[in-house]
Amino acid sequence: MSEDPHSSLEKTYSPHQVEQKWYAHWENNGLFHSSVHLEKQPYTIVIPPPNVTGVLHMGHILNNTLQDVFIRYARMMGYEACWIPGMDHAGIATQNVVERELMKQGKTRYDLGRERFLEKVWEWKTQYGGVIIQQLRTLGSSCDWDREKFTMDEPLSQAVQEVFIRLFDEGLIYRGKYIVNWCPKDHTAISDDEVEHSEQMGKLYFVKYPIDAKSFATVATTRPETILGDVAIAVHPGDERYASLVGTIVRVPIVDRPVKIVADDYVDPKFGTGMVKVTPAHDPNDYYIGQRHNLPQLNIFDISAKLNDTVPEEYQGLDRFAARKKIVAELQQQGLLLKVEDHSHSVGKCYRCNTIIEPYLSDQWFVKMKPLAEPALEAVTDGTIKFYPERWKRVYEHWMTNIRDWCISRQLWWGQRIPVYYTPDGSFTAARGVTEAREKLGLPESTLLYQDEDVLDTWFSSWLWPFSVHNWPNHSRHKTEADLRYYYPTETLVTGPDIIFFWVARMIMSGLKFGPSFTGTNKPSANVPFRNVYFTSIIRDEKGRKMSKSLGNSPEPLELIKEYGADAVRFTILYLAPLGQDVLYSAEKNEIGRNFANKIWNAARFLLMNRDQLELVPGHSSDTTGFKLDHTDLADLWIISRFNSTSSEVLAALKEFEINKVSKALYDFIWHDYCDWYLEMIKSRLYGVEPLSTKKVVLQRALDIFDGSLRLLHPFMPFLTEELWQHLGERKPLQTIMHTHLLPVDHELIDRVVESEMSFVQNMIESIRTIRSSMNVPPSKEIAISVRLGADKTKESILRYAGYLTRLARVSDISFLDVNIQPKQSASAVVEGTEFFIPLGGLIDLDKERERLNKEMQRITGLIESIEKKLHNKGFLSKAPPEVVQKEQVKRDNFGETLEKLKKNLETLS
RNA sequence: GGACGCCUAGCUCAGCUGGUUCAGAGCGCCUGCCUUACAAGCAGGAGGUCAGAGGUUCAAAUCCUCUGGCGUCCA
Repeated sequence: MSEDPHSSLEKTYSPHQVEQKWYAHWENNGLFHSSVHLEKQPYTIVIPPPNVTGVLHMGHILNNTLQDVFIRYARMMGYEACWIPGMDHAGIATQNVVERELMKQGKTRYDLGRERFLEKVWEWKTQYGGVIIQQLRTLGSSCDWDREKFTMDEPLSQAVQEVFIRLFDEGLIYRGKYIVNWCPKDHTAISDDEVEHSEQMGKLYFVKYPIDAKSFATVATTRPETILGDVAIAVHPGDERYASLVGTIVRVPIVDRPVKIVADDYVDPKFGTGMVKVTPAHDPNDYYIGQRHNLPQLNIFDISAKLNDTVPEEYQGLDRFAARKKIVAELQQQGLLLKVEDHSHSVGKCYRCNTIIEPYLSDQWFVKMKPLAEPALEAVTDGTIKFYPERWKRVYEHWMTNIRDWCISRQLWWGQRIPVYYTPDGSFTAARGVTEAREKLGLPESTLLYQDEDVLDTWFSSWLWPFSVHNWPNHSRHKTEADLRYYYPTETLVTGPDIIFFWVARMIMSGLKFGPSFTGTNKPSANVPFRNVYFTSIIRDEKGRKMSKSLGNSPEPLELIKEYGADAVRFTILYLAPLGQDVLYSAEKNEIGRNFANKIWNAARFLLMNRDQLELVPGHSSDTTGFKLDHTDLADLWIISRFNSTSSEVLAALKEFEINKVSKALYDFIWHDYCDWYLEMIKSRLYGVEPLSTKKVVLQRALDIFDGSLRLLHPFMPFLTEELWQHLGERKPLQTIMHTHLLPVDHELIDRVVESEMSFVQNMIESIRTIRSSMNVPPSKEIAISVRLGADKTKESILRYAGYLTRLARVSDISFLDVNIQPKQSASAVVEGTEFFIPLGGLIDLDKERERLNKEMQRITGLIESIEKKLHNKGFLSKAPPEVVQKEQVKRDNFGETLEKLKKNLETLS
C-alpha cells in the first residue's frame, strides 16, 4: 500500500477500486484474524450460517452489515473481536439442487445410490456452493476467514452425533409415529418453517353422518377425502345443542364405520355446524384430539398421498384430489351431502416444490423439548439473555411455555445420518459406530446391524453452532480448547425474528444443556450461547410488500454495490432500519449513502488541498488521543463540543443497539456541523490575516477532528474511511484505521455556553441570509449591516464574529446604532433581542418586507398567546414546578420585546 | 379468534421517561446560486388540527381507554 499521501483526490468519490484494494489488503494481511489474548476481553459473533445454496439478498445485507458494525466497533474499543463465518448444509435445498442437476441427465438419486449421490453433492458444493461467502466479502465483512466452518465438516458432524447420542441415552430423544408436514413429492417430512402458508379459496362440505334410520350428525369439512380415515366426531363440551349426543355412535359414510361422538375443547362451536370429524392420522389437531380420547390412528395415504389399501378397493391408488371428487360425487348420490359453501382457508405448501403439504403420520425421531425449554425460558425471562427489541421476549415466552417436541428426522440423504443402529429383530440404540452399538446392546461381533436411513434436520446442526465452530466435543484433539473457553459465550447474535423458534431458542437450549461440559460450570450466564440477540427488520419494497423472488421486487445486492459502492449500501440500509420496524427499501435510496460518502470525500479533499497549500507536514501518529486547544475560537470550541457529544450519543445508542440513531448522529454531525458550519467558518481564518503558524494549528485541528470522525464512522463505511485515513497521515505498511481506537469522550469539553453562543451566531447568519434571499440580493453582492444591540450583547461580542458574517453572509461592513435611531428603508430581523438592519436603498421591495415582518409578528404573537394562556391559568401557576413557570415568564418577556421591535421596524417602513 | 407492532409534511421516517422557539430531518417541490472541497453540491422557501373520539393532567404528538385503517406472528 504505497499510496502517496500527498496525491490529490478526484472530484467525486469512486468506490469500486478503493473497495477492492482495501478488502484484499485487509484479508491478505490477516487483519481480520483474531486469536486468544487473555489480557483482552473477547467480543465474539457467530454468523447465522447462510445456506450453502444461498445467494446474497437484502436481508443478508442488513444482517451482515449490522454484525460487521458491532464487530468493528468492538475492535476499536479494545475488545478482542472475532466474527466467525460459515455456512449451513441446508438439507432439502441442497439435495433438491443436485437432484435437479441429475434430472437434466434423466437420472434420479436412486439411480446413483446413496454413496455416489453424496459424492455428487460434495462435488457440487466445492464447485458452486458458497457463492454467498464470496459475496459477503464485497460487502466488507470483517470475518475471521481462518475460522470459516461448514455444518457438514467432520468436526461439526461429530458434534451432531455426540449430541444425538447423549440425548438418546438420557431418554430425551425418542422415536414415534407422529403427524408431520409431509411433502408428497419430495417424500420427506419438513419442518414447520419450511411450509409456506397462504389463504386460498376452497369449499366447505357439509356431510351427514347417519346416527340411525332417521337422524344424522352433520359435520363440516374442507377435506372430504379424509372421511375414509375418520375415527370419531367431536363437539365442544359446552355446546348445549349436542350435549345429549356425546357418546352416541354414528356411521362414517361410504365405509360405514361406527364411530363415537366425543367432547373436546378444541372444537369451535361457531365453525360450520359445531361438529367436526376426527381423522387423527391426517390432521395435527385431530391427532391431539385422538390422543386425548384414545382414538385409533387410521392412515389412508401412502408416501405420495395416494389412497392406500385401508380404503375400499375402488378408491385405492387414487390421488388425494381425485379421491375428493369421487367421494363428493358418491356422497351426493347417497344424499349425504347437505350443502357446499365457499370457504377461504390457509393452505400449506412445500417451500421448495410448492406441493400442498399433507399432514402425515409416520415414524420420526423427536427431541423431548420440555426439559430443555425450561432453563432456556428462564435465561431469557431473568435477563441473562437480552432481546432487542424487547418485545420478542413475550413471543419467545409464549412459544417456550407451549412447546411441542421437535421432529428431527428427515427422509433425505444429504445431512448427518441418524446414528441409530438396529438389529434384525428390531431392537436399537444410538452409538458412535457399529462396534459401540453392539456393545451397548450386548451383542456379539457377528450380529449384523444396520443404520437408520434418515438424516437429521439441518437445525439439529445449527443449534450447536456457537460451540461446534470450536470443534466441540473434540476441541482438545483439535487444539481449540483455549478458543472454545475464550470465545464462548458469544456476545451478540444478529438474526431475523422469523427464526426465533427454529434457531435462537434451540441454541439457547443446547448451550445450557451442553455448555457445562466445556465451561466447567453450571452458571447459566457462562453457558448461554450469547448475551444479546438483535432481531433485524424485515426489508420491504417501497410499496410495503415483502421482497420475494416471485414478485421480482428485490434489488440485486451486488448490482447495488456496483452502482453505489458497498459503503453507501451499508450506510443506507442502517440509516433506514430502525430497531424493530420494517424497512421500505428501494435502490434509489442508496443515494443517501452515496451522497454522504461523496460529501466526506470532498471534505477530505478540502482539508488535503489546504494542507498542501500551507505546506503542513502530515503527522505520523496513528492514534490521535485528543485535540489541541491552542488558538481556538468559537467555531473550534463548538465543533469540539459537538464532536464529544456526538461520540457520547453514538456510544449510548450503540449500547442500546439503536443503530439507525447512531447513523443519524454521525450523518448530522459530519454533514451539518462539521462541513456546513465548521469548515466554512475556518475558511475565514485559513484565508485571512492570521500568521501561517496559526493557520497551521487551525488546519491541523480540523484534520484531527476529521480523523476522529472517520474513526467513529469507520464501522459503517469501512472502505472510504480507511482510504481517507491513510491520506491523513504517514502510515506504516500494516497500519489500518480498523485497529485504531475511538477517541475517549471528554465530557468537560461539551460546553453549553459555547453551543448557545454558536447558535446565536448561526441565527444571525441565517437571518441575514433570509433577508438577502427574499430581497433577491445576488449571492455575490456584499452588503453592509447596522446592528442595534440587545440587552446582554456588546459591540465586541458581535465584532468578534465579523469574519464569519463576512464569509457566510457576505457582510462587508458592520455599524452600530444608538437606541433611538431608526434606520430608513431597511429590512430587519431580531435575533435574541439584537436587531439587524440591512439598508437596501432602492433595492428594497417594501411590500415584500412588510409581508415578511407581518408573518414573523404573527408567529411571535401566536407564541405569546399560548404562553399568556398558561400564565393566566391558576392551576399552572400553583401546580407547575416554579422553574417551568419562570421559564415561561422569561419567554413571554423576550417574545414581547421582540414583537415590539418588529412592530417599530414595520412602522418605519411605511 | 388471540398476541404484538404501526398510523406525524406529497413520500420515507426522527421525536426516550409529558414542559427546550415542539411540531423536526431526508427525499420530492418552488426560488436563487457553477461562491477557489463537493451541482452526488450551497443558500433560501412553501407544506402537517401529530389517524379519529374520549379521558388523566396545570400542561398531551408523548400517558390511559375505545374506534378505524395497515402489517406481522400464533391459532
